[in-house]
Amino acid sequence: MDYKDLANVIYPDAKSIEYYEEMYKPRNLAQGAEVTRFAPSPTGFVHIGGLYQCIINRALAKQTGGVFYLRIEDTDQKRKLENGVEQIVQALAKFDFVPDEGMISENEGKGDYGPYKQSQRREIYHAFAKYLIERGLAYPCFATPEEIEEIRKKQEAAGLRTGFYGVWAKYRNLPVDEAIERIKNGESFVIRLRSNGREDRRIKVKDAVRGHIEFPENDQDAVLIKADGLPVYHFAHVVDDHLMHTTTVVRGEEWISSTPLHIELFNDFGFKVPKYAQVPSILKEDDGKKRKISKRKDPEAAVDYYHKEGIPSDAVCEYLMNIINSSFEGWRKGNPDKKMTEFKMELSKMGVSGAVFDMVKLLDVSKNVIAKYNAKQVYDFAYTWAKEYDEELAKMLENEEYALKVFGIERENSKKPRKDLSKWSEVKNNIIYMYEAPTEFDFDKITGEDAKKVIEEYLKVYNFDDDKQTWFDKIKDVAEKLGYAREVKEYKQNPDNWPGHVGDVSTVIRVALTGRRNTPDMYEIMQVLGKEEVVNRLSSVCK
RNA sequence: GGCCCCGUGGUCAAGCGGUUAAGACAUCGCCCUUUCACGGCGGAGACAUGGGUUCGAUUCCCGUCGGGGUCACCA
Repeated sequence: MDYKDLANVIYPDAKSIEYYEEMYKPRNLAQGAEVTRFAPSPTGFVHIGGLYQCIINRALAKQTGGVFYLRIEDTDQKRKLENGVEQIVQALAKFDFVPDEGMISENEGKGDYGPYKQSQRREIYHAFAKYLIERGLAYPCFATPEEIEEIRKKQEAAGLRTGFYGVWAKYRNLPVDEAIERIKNGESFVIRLRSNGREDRRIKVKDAVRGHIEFPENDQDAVLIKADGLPVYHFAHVVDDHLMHTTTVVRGEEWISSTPLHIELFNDFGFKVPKYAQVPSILKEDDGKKRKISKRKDPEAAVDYYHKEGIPSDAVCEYLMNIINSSFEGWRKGNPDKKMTEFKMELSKMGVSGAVFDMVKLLDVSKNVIAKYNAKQVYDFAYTWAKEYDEELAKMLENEEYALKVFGIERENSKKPRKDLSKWSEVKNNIIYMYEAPTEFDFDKITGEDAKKVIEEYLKVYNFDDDKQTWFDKIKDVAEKLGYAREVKEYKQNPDNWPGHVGDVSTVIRVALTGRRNTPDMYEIMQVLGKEEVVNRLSSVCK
């Protein structure tokens, strides 16, 4: 009885790995084309850090004419959520991420390297595990949780490293005959790596973000296949990324410490080790300290949060790109109209220490993104958002023709568009006075009867058809007639000569019209409101 | 605790042996403007720390401190 017999007892029906090598031939891509992937668990939740990785993945693939695919890592039943894949696909789609290949819905995959759901790749993993067992590079381990606990305790008491390695790897040298017998008796077991690594030897790992990192070799007999027959992450990573021909593995920095294991596995199979880009996490400032942004504590950890808040997807992605390569900011300034995907991202220019997520900066980016939209785009985005999250706003926006005029104020005919909107959830408050006449008035400097007098006088001269210059001259006339300074400048030179100036007069009209002291250009507002509405609003103040 | 990563203004960050140590956001002031949002100009604000190496260290080396990750039949 030898390893081959053992392998056959464990996986009698497994195919040879050559079978799969034949089936998943190298991709027919140009030199230098990168194959990348996003590989979440089907929890239905996309973390902001996941989006961040997607941006990197997609940039890499796009820039090189490669492929970006979506693989689902569902080898842990506890992490599964009903419809989890679907939700991830949808969440990504909202950010304009449609992978070239991989899962496209809960159960559908697209591409020649599937299945793209790990739970459906069981026999593939078994074939590869069998290969290792045959060669004595892996073995069945029958340790019970109690046994493992006991080993750990002994190690701790002796001040040693914990884990299954060297002499502590209890079933590593179990005679093949005995192992076979135990298996035939139906004993539960896992498959462990028979590590040839040595802790006193060093291994150099190349990381595209950090450069070279040195570790002791892996000497742990890590679990490869769990008792339920499904692989553990480390094993699935090696098998899948090899078979799917991933060229660069973009993953979180929490994986750095397990790369020696992964490299050992790739070497055991004789496979080429992919490039690793282990990227820093996104942090959150909490109580003066920085910590990883957390799914449980921080709503902004979920990518859906931004959608709900009405922050444009483009803005979120651009903000994230700023963190990935800070040179993006300068590029964007020089190329305001290009698509973000035209920017050449470089892994080597990426920061290595995690960035604190800055909502204020995001909103600034967003403000600039929205400023580039025309009225129709703003309308479409706002309306779409409103239909999902703000019924009242949605109702307001039903009349598209009018809404377009409202959003066109200081935008459509202006080469310096307004920048007073950073998310769709601000729209309602931003334009409400264009839909409802104000009921409260705070005129600031000129009040009471004086204010009424201003309105009365203005009403006498107001003409909807005036051009802007004439329109403003008339306000100046009113100011002068009522004893206010015609020009702000002359008022400022001798403030004691007048009770106020044309700006104060304008404020009265503005407040009467909108209920606010701060608004966009008043001439445009009045043009959009229309003659009748303007007169109505103004005269109602005089009553 | 072992192993590993990281440490430039409040935040994101350029820098890669010699710089007045960029820029963006935030902040403050001024200007522009009938108000605001913009825009323009300017101010304040940083190389964690101690040793080396060097003619010279933010930059290279070591220690210290601080932060983070990882040590699962979770990913």
